[in-house]
Amino acid sequence: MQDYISQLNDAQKQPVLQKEGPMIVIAGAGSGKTRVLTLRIAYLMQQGVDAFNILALTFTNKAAREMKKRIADIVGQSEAKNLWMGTFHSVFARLLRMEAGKLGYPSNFTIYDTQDSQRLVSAIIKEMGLDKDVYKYKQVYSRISSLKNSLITVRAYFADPDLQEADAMARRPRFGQIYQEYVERCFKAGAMDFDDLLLKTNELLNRFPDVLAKYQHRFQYILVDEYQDTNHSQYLIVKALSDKFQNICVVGDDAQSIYAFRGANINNILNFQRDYDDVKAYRLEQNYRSTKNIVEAANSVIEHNKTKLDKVVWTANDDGPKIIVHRLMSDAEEGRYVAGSIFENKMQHQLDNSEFAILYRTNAQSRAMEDALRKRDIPYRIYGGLSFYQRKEVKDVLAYLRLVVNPKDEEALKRVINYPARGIGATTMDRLIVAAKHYDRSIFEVIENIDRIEININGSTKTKLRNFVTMIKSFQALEEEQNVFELTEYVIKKSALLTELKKDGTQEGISRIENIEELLNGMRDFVEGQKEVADARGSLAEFLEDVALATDMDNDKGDQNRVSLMTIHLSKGLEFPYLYIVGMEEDLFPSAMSMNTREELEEERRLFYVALTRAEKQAYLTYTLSRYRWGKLVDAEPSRFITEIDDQYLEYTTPPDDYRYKSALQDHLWDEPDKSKLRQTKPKNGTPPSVNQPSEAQIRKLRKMKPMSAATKSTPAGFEGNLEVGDKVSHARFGVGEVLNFEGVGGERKAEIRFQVGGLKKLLLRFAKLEKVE
DNA sequence: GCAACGGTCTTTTTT
DNA sequence: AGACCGTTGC
Repeated sequence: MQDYISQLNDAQKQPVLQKEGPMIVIAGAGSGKTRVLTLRIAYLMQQGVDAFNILALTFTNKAAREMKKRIADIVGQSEAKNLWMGTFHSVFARLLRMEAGKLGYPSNFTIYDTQDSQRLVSAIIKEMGLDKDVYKYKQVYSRISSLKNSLITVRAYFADPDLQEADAMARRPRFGQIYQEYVERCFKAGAMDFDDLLLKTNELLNRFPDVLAKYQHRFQYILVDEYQDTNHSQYLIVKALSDKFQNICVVGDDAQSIYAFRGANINNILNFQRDYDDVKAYRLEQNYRSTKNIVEAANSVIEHNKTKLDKVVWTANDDGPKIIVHRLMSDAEEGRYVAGSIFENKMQHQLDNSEFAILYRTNAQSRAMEDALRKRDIPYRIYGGLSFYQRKEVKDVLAYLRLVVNPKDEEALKRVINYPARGIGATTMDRLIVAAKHYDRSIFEVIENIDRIEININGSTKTKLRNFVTMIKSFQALEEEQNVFELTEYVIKKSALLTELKKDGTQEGISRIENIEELLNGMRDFVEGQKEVADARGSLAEFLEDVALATDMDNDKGDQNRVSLMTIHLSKGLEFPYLYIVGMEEDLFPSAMSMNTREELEEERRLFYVALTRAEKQAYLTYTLSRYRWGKLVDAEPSRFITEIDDQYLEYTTPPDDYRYKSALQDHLWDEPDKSKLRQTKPKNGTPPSVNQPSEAQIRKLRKMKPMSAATKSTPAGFEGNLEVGDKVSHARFGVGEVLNFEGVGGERKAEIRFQVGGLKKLLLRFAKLEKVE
C-alpha cells in the first residue's frame, strides 16, 4: 500500500490520506483522478473501514468494474467484492429491490427503458383522444422526465399553478393528466422508469426515517465520481445519505460538465463547499495524459467560458506535434482522409488499431467513417447509437423474459402478445386496456380472468388469449429449475419467435438470428459469471436488470484491436494516443440547437474541451465544406471552436484549391450513379460547381494556410532503394533486423522484417526509414 | 387482421 | 435518406 501511495504526487496524496470529513477534489483532465479514487478506497479499507460501509458512485458500470478490479489488486478480491460500487441507477435499483415493498412495488419490478416509456406515453395520448401533433410523445416524455429529476411528483405538479400554466401556454393543458396516467400505469405494471430509480429512492429515504437511518449507517463513507454531471435528484440522495457521518468525497471537473441537457446541474459541484461544513478542497492540476501542445490548446479553448472554477491544468510532458486541422469537400471525403491518415500512422509508427479513436458530435456522422474504414480494411467498433439490447429482435426476446418475471409488465406484453402473430389484434387490445382500467388491474390479470368478467371479446379470441397466458405460465414454471440460457432457448422455440425469424431469408433476417444467438452467448457468460459472484441473486431477474442498465460501453467482447468510433459524450473518461475529431463545423459542433443561450454554448465548448483532452499524442480536427444532412447536401463552414484554439498549437494541412474542386465533382459522380444528387451541386448554366463563399473566419484561416506537409504528400518519402530478401537493415525504433519477404507493389510495397529486439514486423517501405547495414 | 402505401420526423448528446 | 408510424384497402 505504501508503495502505491509513494507513487502519487503531493496533490494526489492529500485526498487519499484524509480519512474523514467532507471533501471535494477538482480534478483536471488526465490528472489521475481514477487513481486517487481507487487508492482512497483501498486506503480506507486498509485503515480498517469495512468494505460494506463504503459506497462509490461512478458514471458508468464499466468504470466501476475497472476500479473494483484495481482495488482488488491491492486489498484482495474477497474484500473488494463487498464494496457497493456502480452507477447511481444500478446501485439504487438494487437498493430499491430490497425495499420495494415499502413503496408498494413488487421486488421483481421491471425497469422501463426510454423506448418503453415513450411507447406508453404515446399510447396514453392516443387513448385520451388528444391530437398527436400537439401532444408530441417525445416532448411529453421529456417533460415528465425532467419533472421527475426535479422531484416534482404528480401531486406537486397539481399543487403548482405556475407549472400548469406553463403547459397551458404551450397548448398542452392536459399534460398533467397524461403525467398522472403515466405514473399510474407504470405503477400498475410494476415498472419503474430510469428516473423513478432516483425519484423512488428519494421517496424511500424521505418517507421512512428508519430506512434512511439504516442506509446512513451502512454507507459511512461515500464517494461520487463525475460529480459535475449529477442532477438534482442524485444530489439529494447523496445529501441525505451522507448527512449523518459527512464522510463524503466528491470528485469532478466543472470544465467537463456536459450533461445539462438531461438535468445535470453544474451548480452541484460549484456550490459543494456551501453544502457541508469544513469542506476540504483539493485540486489536481498536473496532467499526465497529453502532450503540452494538447493541454495548452485545450486550456486556450476553455478560457472562452465565463462560468468555471479557478484551475490551471499543466503538464510536464513533451511539446508533441501540433494539432492538425484539415478541410475536406464532403463527408465522404472526410471519411477517406481519416481512414487514410490512420492507415499511414499505423504503418509509419507501427501502431495498433486500438490506439486510434474517431469522435463526432452526432451518431449520424459515423456512417461516412464506417464506409471509409471498411474500404481500407481497418477494423473498427462503434460505441453507442442503437445498442445491442435495443435492437428489435433482442427486445422481443427480452420482452418474453420480462413477462416471465413480471407478467404485469404492460409494455412487454403489448410487444409480444401478437408477435409472432396469434390473431390478437388492435381491437382486442383496446378492449383489454379499457377493462384493465375499469377493474384497476393489469392487462395480464384481466386476461387471466377473462371468463369471469364482462367483456366484448368473442370465444375464439378468448381461447387465443388463454393460450397465451398458459404459455407464459409454463415459462414461469420452467424458470424455477432452469438457468437463463436454457430457459431462453426454450422460450424462443415455444413462442415460435425463432420460426418467425427464419421465414425471412434476407440478409437482415439472417443477422437478426445471429443477434439472438449473440444474446444467448451473453446469457451463457452470465450464467458462468454468476457462479463466481458472492452476492449473486442468480436469477433471470438479475440478468434483466443488468441488461436494462447496461450501456454500450459495457460490452467488451471479441477482438479488442479496433479503431473506436463514438460520440464525444461517450468518450468522457477515455484516452487515445491518436484522436480524430470530425465534423468541426458550425451548426454541427457547436450544434445548431445549442447556440441560443450562453449556457448552451458554454456546454458545447466544454464538450469540445472533453474531446480534445482525450488525445495523448496527436489530435486531428477535420471539417467539410458540404455534407449530407437529412438526405440533402448542405453547405458548411468551419466551427468557431477551431478559431478559439490559440494558433500556435495548430497546423493547417489542407490541400490546394484545384484538388478540392476536382475531388468534389468526383465525389458525387462516383457515389451516386443516377445523378439525381449531382444536379443539386451542378448549376444549370454549365459553370463549375459553386464553392461556398468563404466566411470571414475561413478567409482568415485560408491566409494562414501552409503548403502540404511532407507526410501527406502523395509521393512517398521513405526508403525505396534496392532491398533484397536477406538484407540486413536498421530501423530508428526497432533496431537491426533481417528482411524475410516482400509483398505489394508501388506505394503499398511492404517488407517483412525480423528484428532482433522487436520480432516480426511488416513495414511499408515508403514510410519505414530503413537503412541498409553491411 | 394483414400487407402495402404514404406521411412525418429525424440528427444533440444518454443512464 | 431512412426509420417509424398510421391509414388504407383487401
